[in-house]
This record gives sequence, structure tokens and C-alpha cells, in this order.
Amino acid sequence: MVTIKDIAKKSGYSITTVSRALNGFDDVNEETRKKIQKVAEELQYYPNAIARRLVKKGSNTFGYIVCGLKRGEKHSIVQEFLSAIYDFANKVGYEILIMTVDSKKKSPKSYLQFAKEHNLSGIIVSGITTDEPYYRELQNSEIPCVLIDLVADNINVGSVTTDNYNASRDVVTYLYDKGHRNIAYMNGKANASVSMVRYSGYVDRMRELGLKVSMDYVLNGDFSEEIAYQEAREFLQKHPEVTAFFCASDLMAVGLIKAARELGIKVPEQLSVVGFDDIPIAEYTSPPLTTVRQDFYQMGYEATQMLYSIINKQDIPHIKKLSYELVERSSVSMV
Amino acid sequence: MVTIKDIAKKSGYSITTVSRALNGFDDVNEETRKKIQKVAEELQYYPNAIARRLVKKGSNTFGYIVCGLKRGEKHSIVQEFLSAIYDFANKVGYEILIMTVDSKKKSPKSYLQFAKEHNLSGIIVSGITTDEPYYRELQNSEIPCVLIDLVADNINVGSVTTDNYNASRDVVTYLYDKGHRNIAYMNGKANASVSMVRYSGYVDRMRELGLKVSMDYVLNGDFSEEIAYQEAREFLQKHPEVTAFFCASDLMAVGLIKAARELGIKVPEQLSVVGFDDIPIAEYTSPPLTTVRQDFYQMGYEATQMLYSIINKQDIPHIKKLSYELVERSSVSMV
DNA sequence: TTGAAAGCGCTAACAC
DNA sequence: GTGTTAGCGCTTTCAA
Repeated sequence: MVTIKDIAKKSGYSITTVSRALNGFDDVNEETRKKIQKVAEELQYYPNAIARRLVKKGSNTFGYIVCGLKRGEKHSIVQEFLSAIYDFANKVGYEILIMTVDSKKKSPKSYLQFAKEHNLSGIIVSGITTDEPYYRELQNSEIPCVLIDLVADNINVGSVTTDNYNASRDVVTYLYDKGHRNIAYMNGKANASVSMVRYSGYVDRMRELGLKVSMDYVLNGDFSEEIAYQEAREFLQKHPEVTAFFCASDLMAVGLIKAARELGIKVPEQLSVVGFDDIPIAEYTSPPLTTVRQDFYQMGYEATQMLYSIINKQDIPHIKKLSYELVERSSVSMV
Repeated sequence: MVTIKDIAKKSGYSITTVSRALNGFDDVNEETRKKIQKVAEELQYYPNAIARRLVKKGSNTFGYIVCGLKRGEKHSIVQEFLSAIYDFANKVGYEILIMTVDSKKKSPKSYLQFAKEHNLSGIIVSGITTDEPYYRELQNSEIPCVLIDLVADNINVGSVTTDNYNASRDVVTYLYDKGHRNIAYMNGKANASVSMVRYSGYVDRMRELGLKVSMDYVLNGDFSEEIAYQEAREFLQKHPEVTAFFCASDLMAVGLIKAARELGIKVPEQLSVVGFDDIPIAEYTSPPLTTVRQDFYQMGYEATQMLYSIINKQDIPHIKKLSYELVERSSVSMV
């Protein structure tokens, strides 16, 4: 390994001067700098980031704690987050360190340990549900944090989500305007923060519109295509009066549509379906899915940006609700 | 920040003893260890991985160079890779450092710089095409490398790919067996290694079966849905005699099918289509796509495993060709 | 069983 | 402009 010392020796200057020359300080003679740079190049010198990080105060690294980075997902949400996080990090010259968390296994280390070990400047968290130990730990973190799809607000911690509540309300309104009155709801993971707020959006808006919300009409698909399919098969047979279904995720909508098809129920003629997320698949299902588009890339980007602001003690709001878009395709009809 | 020094001070032992006690050395009195551990806990001490890394020889980190981690992808290939890389890394106690590369922009740093700066144990590379400067640089690396979907073979560098050549041949055979004789081919990015291999599989097998390969029948969709769509629109009008299309990616197949539909050509009745990859969308298109399934997770896993072996000087083959599966759905018919 | 001391590669006062 | 020195937090000989 070529070090600054080797360059010092070969160039005849001191270690300090080499360091300063290479780091562009202006108290170095230009000729000296040239010579040193030449030697550095000859020796194929690359500064050791680890050593530098040890001596400097900050590490200039964001941590990213992901829950749910796993094989065979039918959406690429994590990929969108990552793409955004790296885009922003590259822009401000930060590195990223990722810690994957498996909700099934007990986590090997706490977020605090992760952060302190690597001297992280701050961390972004996604995919965590409210029943996980991380959640409480994170709430009043001493380290800058931004949570995606989770509520939080204190000096060091911010949160970024889609405006799930209003999105949900809009869907109900949309369905209502299409003439639907018996609107069922397929909820996601009970412990996911987004499930709860989407659910309240549904309930609140239904009530406002004078529609009764029967608990019979609320299923739980756990954000899973398969479970939604199972639940729907049972439900649809019992409730022919239901003309529309709002699903808290596209994947569940897909499962629901499959169940309907098998039962001989035509979508959208006999049953209208609205999803949530707008994952790539949504465009290709038959019928193409009407759904609420979330911009996951933007969520990731805003989260990283917010983290950066928090780290730099900028005074910005710590809660960001992103806009959504109701994209109309062909899974909803008038009644 | 709580350091080993603080613990030494508070516990009354020396820095050395604290270090050894905390790292489980057996030349430490158990009582001493207990005391030290207690103090460490009280002080909420977390060992500084950066300092440790500086002093130890290896960094126990894999680098991962990704090209093509970007917004709005319709597949989650990178996500599958990452998921696998982390699964393996977690198992062997390594960390991951990712460098994103944008083929459009000139890369900010060479892979060597990336590796040396962070003292990486080795690196995994995916998404690189043969025309990129990285490619040559990587070929005879002094640092352990494993390339995904790129050929390479030397002491320090290995490669992992699907057996693209035979997969391609199998598709042609499959189509032939279904009675197709005029089989066109939609190739991917010209400079992607996989494109070339898949293309030769197509050509070789066509010839073996006594079918002529006209250059007219070979289009280039650049792995893009949109470009494939454009190319196909033009082509299909001119070549009604073509009854089957083999596309080097599912996304291109989707573009092709769209073009066919707009032209009033029924898939699969009038035109059979086979894709490649088996991305999630493939299952939901209409008609559902017959395609070659690649196991991207496995590719990532094997790559990381191979890298680990190379790093540890194990004597294993440096070329791994993974098996594939022709999944039959409904986009191909007999003729 | 414990501790003193050197050093990993680098930066940053402070002097000259 | 340049060099001396100390030190980031940790591990690791080598003595005691």
C-alpha cells in the first residue's frame, strides 16, 4: 500500500507538505505541489479514506437501515429509495452504509450501535413497522434520523411519507363519484404506520359521505398478494352487493382481481378495484389498474435531503408529506 | 464519543486490558472482564469500526460497483443483486460499500481508486458494458473482482452469468418445435456482453436447424421497451411472414407486443413472442409472457460467494454459468 | 494476568 | 512555504 509517507520520502518533502499539496491547500508552492503530484501519480497513490475518517470529526456517511430488502419482491421500492439516496449522497459527497434488517430474525445490532460504530452522520430508515423495537428506539434519537413511512418528530428526527390520508380520502370520493356506495377496503399490515392512516382516510371519508362503514367490509391482506387473494375469495362470495374495492396496495389489488376472476366476477364491470402505489405491474394487469401513484424515488430523495438539513442544523420542517396522483386506468367503472 | 480510554479510566485498567477483555481474549481474568464489560455497558460504549479497520490489515468490506441503479426501472434486478450480496455478506461478517456508476456521466473515480481508498477486500461489478473504460481496467485487476454478466478470467477476477448461450439456443429449439420457421430476433444493447452471447446462441441454433438467418430479421431494441416498440412497428408491417419473435429481454418483448397489438396482429395467434429475464411484469402482461427465467438473486449470491473464495485464495473455478428455466406461459402458439 | 509503547495513515495546530 | 509534533481510537508486540 502506497502511503503519504512514501511520497514524502520519494519527493523529499515532509508528510505535512505532501498532505497539504494533495489536498489543495493554498499555502503550498505551486512547483512543490506539481512535484508532489507527479510522485503521487507515479506511485499510484490513493488517499486512505479510513485514516482520513478517523482523524476528521465527521465521517460524511449516511446510514440506511432497510427492512424488507429481500429476494423475489414484485416491486422495486427499495431500489427506488436506494437510487435516490445515492443520487443525493453523490451530490453532497457522502458515502452510504446500509444495514439490512429482517423483521423475522432478531436484529444483530441496535441502530445506535450501527451508527456509533461507523461514526455515521445520520441515518435513514425504511420498511420498519411500529411493533418493531427499532421504532421506539428511533423516536427520540440523539442521532439525526429520517424515517420513511413512519411518523416522528423531534429535534433530530424527521419523517417523509406520501400524504396517505388524503390519498385514501380521494379514492373514496372518486369511487363515490362513480356511483359506488358499497365500498370495501383491503388493509395492509396491521402494524405498518401507512396502513393505519390509509384506513382512517377511508373510514373518515366514508362517514362524511354518509356511507356506513361495516367492519365486515374491512379485510386485512397484510400487503400480500396471496393473503389478499385468500381473503377476497371468501369475502366476494358472501358479499355480492359490494361493487367496489379499495386496496391499500397494488399487489393486494392483483390478488383480489385474481380471486374475482376465478369467481366469475368481472372487473371492472361487476367489481371496481383501486390499488395503491403504482408499481410497474399495475400498468400491465388485465384490466390495467387504477391506483394511487407514490413517487418512491422522490420519497428517498426528500428523506436524504432532510437528513442532510438536520445534520447541518438547518431549521426546516421535520415532517414532509408528499403529493400523490390518482392514475386512472381501467379497473373502475360507473355503476 | 465514548472510547476505550474512557473505560480504562473509569475501570482502573489499562487500555490494553480493556481492549482484550472486550474482544474476548482468554488471557484476561474473568473478574476483570466482568468489571470492564459492566463499565462499557454503563458508558454505552460501541467500538469504533473505523479505528479498528485502520489498524487491522483487512477491511472486511466488499465493494459493489453498480451501473444502472436508476429511477423508474421496471425491473428490480439491482434489488435482487443487493439482497443477495447483503445476505452473503451478513453471513460472513462483511460490510458492503456501493459505488454507483452512470454510463452517461464520466465516472468520478476509477474502480481502483474506489477499492484502495476504502481498502476493500474485493469488488463485485454489475451492469457494465464492454465499451466502458472500467471493463478493460477490470480485466486484469490486482484486486479480487467478480463480474456479473461479463466475461473475465484471471487469478483475481471471476465472472458469473446465466448460461445465456444455451438459453438462447433452447428458445430457438422451442420455437422450432412449435412449428415456427421464420423467427426474428430482437437484440439488446450492442455493447452488453450478454447481448452478444444471446445473439450467437440464436444464430448458431438457427443455422443448425437449417434456418437461414437474415440480418433483416435481427433488430436492436437496446433493452428498451420504447425502442423495441418503435423498431417492431416498422418491422412487423414489412414482414408478415415472421411468425415468431425472440426478444433478449422481457421489456423489449412487452414493447413488441404493444406494437403488434396496435397493428392488429394477435399474440400469440399470429405472432409468438418469447422474452428473457422473467421480470415480475412478465406474469401479468396479456398474454402472459413465455420467457427465460434468470435467477438474479442467485447470480448475486454466487458472485459474492466467489469473491469471498477468491479473497481467501481458495482454488475454485472463476467462471460460473448459472442454469435458467424456460417458463411457458401464453405468448407462444403452434403454427 | 496486566501494562507501556509503538504504530495503522492521515490531519492540524503551531512553530520556524 | 515548509516541517515538527501530537493525536484520532484502536490493536499488538513485548516486558513485567
